[in-house]
Amino acid sequence: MNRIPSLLAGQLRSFTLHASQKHLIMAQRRKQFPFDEFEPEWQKHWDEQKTFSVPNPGDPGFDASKPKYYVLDMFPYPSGSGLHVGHPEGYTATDIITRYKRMNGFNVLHPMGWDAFGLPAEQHAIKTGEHPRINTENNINNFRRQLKSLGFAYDWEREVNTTDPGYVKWTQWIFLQLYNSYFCEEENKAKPIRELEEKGLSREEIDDRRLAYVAETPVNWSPDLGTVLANEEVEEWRAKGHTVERRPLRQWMLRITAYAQRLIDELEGLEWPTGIKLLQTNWIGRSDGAEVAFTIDGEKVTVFTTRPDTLFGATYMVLAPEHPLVDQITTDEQKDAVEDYKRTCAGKSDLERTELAKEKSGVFTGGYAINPVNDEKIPVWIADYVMMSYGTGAIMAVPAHDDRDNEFANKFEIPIIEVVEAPEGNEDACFTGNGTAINSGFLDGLSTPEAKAKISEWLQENGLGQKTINYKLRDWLFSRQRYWGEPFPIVWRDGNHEAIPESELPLLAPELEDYQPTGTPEPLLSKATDWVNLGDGVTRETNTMPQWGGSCWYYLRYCDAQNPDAPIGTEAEEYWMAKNGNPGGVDLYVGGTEHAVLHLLYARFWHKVLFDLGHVSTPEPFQKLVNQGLIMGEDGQKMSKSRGNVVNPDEVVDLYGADSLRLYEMFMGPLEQVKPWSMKGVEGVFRFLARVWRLVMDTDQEGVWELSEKLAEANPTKGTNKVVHATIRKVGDDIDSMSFNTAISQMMVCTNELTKLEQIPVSSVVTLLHLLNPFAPHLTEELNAKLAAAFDSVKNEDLAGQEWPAFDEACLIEDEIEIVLQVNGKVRDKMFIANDAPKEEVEKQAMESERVQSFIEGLTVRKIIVVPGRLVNIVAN
RNA sequence: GCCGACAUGGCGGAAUUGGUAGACGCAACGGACUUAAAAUCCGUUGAUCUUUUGAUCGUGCGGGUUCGAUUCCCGCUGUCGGUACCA
Repeated sequence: MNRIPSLLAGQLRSFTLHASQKHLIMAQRRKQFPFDEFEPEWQKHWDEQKTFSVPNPGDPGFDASKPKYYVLDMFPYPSGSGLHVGHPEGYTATDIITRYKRMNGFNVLHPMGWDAFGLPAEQHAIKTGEHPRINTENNINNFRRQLKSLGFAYDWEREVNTTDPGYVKWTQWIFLQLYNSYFCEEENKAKPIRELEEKGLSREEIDDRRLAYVAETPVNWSPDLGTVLANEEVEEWRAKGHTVERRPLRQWMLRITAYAQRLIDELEGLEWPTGIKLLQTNWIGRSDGAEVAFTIDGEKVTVFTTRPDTLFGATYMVLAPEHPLVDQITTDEQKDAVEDYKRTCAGKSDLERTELAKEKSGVFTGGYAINPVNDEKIPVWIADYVMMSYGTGAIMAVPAHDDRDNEFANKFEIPIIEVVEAPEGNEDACFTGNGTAINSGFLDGLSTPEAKAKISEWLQENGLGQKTINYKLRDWLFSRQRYWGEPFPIVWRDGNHEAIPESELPLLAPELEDYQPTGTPEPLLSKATDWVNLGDGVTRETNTMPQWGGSCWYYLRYCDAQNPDAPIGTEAEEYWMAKNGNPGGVDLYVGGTEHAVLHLLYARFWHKVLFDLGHVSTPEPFQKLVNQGLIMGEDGQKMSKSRGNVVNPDEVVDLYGADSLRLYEMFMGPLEQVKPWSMKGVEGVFRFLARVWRLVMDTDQEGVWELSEKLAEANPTKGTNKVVHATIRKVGDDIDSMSFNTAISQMMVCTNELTKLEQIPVSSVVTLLHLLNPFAPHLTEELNAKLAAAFDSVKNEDLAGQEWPAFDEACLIEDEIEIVLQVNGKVRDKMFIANDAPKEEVEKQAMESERVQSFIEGLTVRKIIVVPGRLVNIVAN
């Protein structure tokens, strides 16, 4: 028995509790307050009463007079290992906001769902031969149970599952919107493809402009995963040990590049962390430069450069090894070397090319190009540090002012000509910044920006080039060869693709006899020959969509989850996704940083297309974004099974209750910050909740809980009111700024004060319960119900439906305040003085302080600074 | 390499617009209650010096602005995250 404390500390850390030990601990916990009895009851109550269901406009019970607030969590992938403690971190934060906003008179939309397509379910199917739906559903049931055991205020009637036929239907429908649209450059928006048909464009011309199009491109193919991957995904799967290689394949692409500029510009009005905005901006990677035409054997070759001002310093040219001109310009003497080099490059993926980037490599083609500014003949090389997929696949190399060119020129002994003079004091071997043009003919003496402008003008006038903008962002590779994803609503007829009629949606994948990968890039669905072949040579598209498809628009579906006629009804969309003066529809979106680029960029892209086509009313999906920080293991390392430092939320709920888990995760530190788990910390907040419990409840001689005799329907004293009202103010402010940790510490202060009282005013306790309710809903509802049963002054109604307490400024004003007395900036004394004492009086009293006197003795007072209500600083020397 | 964030007691972390550094919690120590323990309650706890009153130092390091800097500016160091030949 007496080994309990060490047993607690030790066993909880490793999480291999024997049933008997757990029972022992449970017995101890129960003594403090019976969370295990009342928590499930309140969860059942909320479920049965549908406490947190919110009606849509037009539904019975909808209150149009209330403003809306849409709080969104990043929905989880329901993995087999269940909830991780990282999930409840963000989910508790949004839950607090939800409950708080409800109490402040908002209609709050706070839904949950499942991002349920995905590779693990398919791999399970490969192993067992069982349809992935079965495993997916089991996992979802487990996740739902876990979330409900934490008492989250979700509107479960709006639950969404991306694999439901009723959801797949609309994901496919949105794909068809993309398929049937093109990007109009003049109006900078998507428009229906019909317009192009009306203009009489040919089929090929139209297909070339669709937002969803087919292209034969080099893709990232993973043989062991049996699928291709988006550029953005490659790194992740490689890190997990899968091989990814480059090979050309016919694939569906989404024209996200058309939106590159809007995706940058329209970040502006969003309340997102600046880091995330920057990440997206960098990912899109706009760079402003110029295209310049060089000539090789009378043939024009265009290069892209951001530094046209250094044109006079170009001493060689580099083409990407895949550049179409390479064969043409290669001389006979160089042919073998060039062919050789091309072959080595072709075998490497983009990634390998960059990974092995330590040392520059390249081969001279034997050809020469003419520099248009000075008619100099410069050698043309091929090198893998130039990518065919960016810019024009050709560069002018200025080794004096570009690090890469510099390294290359040094290695191959190519001349280096300085054309920009660095500002004084700069000692860089290769100066890449802004300076003054030299050795540059008509540009000499100009600053870099001036030189850029002048040369651009000159190039334009002479028909040799123009200003150009390039983006790093590539079109989005949208097809996968998996089974467990949305099939494309597309058929092939005579080598052309066409959409299937909307009436045939959803198009569901047929059951397969086995889910083994084909071992080739041939998609898994091609095994279902009956399904694929529609007769008359018409066949179905056998690729499926990536997991991102479903997660790109789930926040819209929540608004109108059951709608059979549209992805989202107009009225529901206009209410929940309303502008309210902001570009984004969802008021608050909380989730991890891992989605900073991919999901958030893809979702913004889809949303913009839907906006352009008139299906949604805001240009942006998410107004405010908050990233919760990672929760590390107790050892400060990332939680992982192999390290054995994973904390299972179920265990914590078992031992300390849902409220303790919720409260602890919020008390750990600022939401956005990375922080380590501490089981002792959980015990700390657990003790706090026990103290709140004991404010209301006490045990009689038999150890049975009964209402505390200290409670009284008495008026709180001034001191009690002060702390209670200070707490009302701070908790409200802190929830608004999402500083949950400090809100909790203030409630701890308040509880400690109330605990000290001989007679505890019921009204003060009830106020505290209101404030604590969003954080610890079970305990507070339970205590409130007990108080309501005993005292007439306590409203017999769920706290969840009550109003947030208002604070009274008058309670916070004090007659006397403490003033700090400093001499030369050092605190020497403190004094109490009337709140409204005039400055002169404060100064006078400060000078009368004996301690102050002793420190200024023998010195001349130069200055006295009085900060009202805070301090007096006497400057003397 | 580049971009970003961060740096405060033994630990997690507080600190309005520059104004008492260390709130709240953990851990530790002491006390009350108890046959004993647990639980609970009360107290101490940044460092150094001092018998006490108290003094000096202290927010990664070095400088600056200021009556006053954890907060603002300049220059470093370290940690974490992202990204990588994008011309």
